[in-house]
Amino acid sequence: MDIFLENNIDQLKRDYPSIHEGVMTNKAFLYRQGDLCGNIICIKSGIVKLSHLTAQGNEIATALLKQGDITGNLDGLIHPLMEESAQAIGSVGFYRMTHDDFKRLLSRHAELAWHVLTATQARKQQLERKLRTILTQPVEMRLATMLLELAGTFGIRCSHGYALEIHLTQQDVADLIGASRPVVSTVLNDFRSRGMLDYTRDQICIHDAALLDFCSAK
Amino acid sequence: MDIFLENNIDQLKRDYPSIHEGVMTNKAFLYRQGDLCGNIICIKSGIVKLSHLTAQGNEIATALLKQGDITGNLDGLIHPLMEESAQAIGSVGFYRMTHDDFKRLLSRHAELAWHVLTATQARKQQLERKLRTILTQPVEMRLATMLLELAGTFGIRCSHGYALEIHLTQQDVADLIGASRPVVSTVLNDFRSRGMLDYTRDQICIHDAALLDFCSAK
DNA sequence: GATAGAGTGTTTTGTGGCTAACAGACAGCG
DNA sequence: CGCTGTCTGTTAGCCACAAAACACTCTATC
Repeated sequence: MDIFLENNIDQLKRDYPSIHEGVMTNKAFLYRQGDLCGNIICIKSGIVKLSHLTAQGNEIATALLKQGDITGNLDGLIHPLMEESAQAIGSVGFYRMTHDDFKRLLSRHAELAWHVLTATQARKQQLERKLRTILTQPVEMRLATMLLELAGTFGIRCSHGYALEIHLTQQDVADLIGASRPVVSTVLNDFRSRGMLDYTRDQICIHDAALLDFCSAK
Repeated sequence: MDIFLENNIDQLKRDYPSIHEGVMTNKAFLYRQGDLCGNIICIKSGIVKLSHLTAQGNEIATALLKQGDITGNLDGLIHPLMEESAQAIGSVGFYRMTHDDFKRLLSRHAELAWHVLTATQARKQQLERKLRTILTQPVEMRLATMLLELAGTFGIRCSHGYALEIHLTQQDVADLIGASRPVVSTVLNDFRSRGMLDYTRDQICIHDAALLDFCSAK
């Protein structure tokens, strides 16, 4: 998706005047929960956190988006209020366009439309898997799974395994797996003492082999 | 979607030879978890339960599909193994076609493709809401919410409120909200004694106003 | 109309993980 | 260099809920 935009951006900007490129700095919001947002956003670079704040004050992280992912309001004017916030983690480059232009764009590019459909479908399946692990697995296992997933998506090979190039606090991780921060803290320490990973205040390094062993052992 | 198929079925069958119509009886499986399934299925009538069986033997109901909903394998040959089972509740009529024909169909009908996309998106958002309630709400509240949702989708107006025209066992309901059967049983009794609903072995009747009050009160 | 099977109602017991609360560690800033 | 705010580590108490187990009530079927 991002590649398609990138390769044809000049032409597209002429045909779909609402297309804009933009940049957000760390922690800035692309949109907030409750906002009236009529735009579709495609991420060009960086990482975006989608999260929802409940009435009781709990934050739930829905997903971490990366290059090529799409978010924003697909429903047009039917449900214009966003149910979640999109916040930049680090610096983020993105494309933005109105819902209407997006619809027109897809109607003229069937391949692109299909690609968007399968991407949405993939996100849906990922959500289903998440739901399952939350309902059936204890926090320990959920954390291990999530870390492996993160390693796959955002990890870069380092001496011991994968280093994550996102800065996530323990609270962020807890929100991602639907657990409380204290529990994440203790489990993380436990994993560290078992040599399954290592971390400092601003980096997590995952020993993927050991973590995989742990997952399949249980 | 189903309407589109219905109105053009003769022509479509000529253009996309894999299209078939079929009927399933109660409890029959459209496909099973682990099956290799290369088809897209669109429901013509009736209700289909999507559910996943975990390694520990817990069943989790992902969704209840109704007329016009689509399921099956969108990913083609990349992930051909189904992650969930689709089981008919009552009698179900459906259309079936290969993944490839479906892709070709959408590429030629942009409006249809858009419609499928928004439907998928809607299902995703519904999943997200479900995730949230599971993480933040106690079983009691989840049950109330689910019943209201069911009333909206499958209810038919009756003397007291909405009668559900699906036969769901307590186990089914428990699977839908990610709870254990005994708890559902007691909560259901509790609701009944408070006059928020009534039910027999094979029917649930929802007093929607009372249930709504309960939800917003807490 | 006896018997099996599926579904329901209820209790008991055990525990995972949340809440709250606090103390240490580190970073940034005036 | 101390102060403030953010992040981490740990503990204690508590409770919603799962698991297991059993009796009871329908329905179906032969």
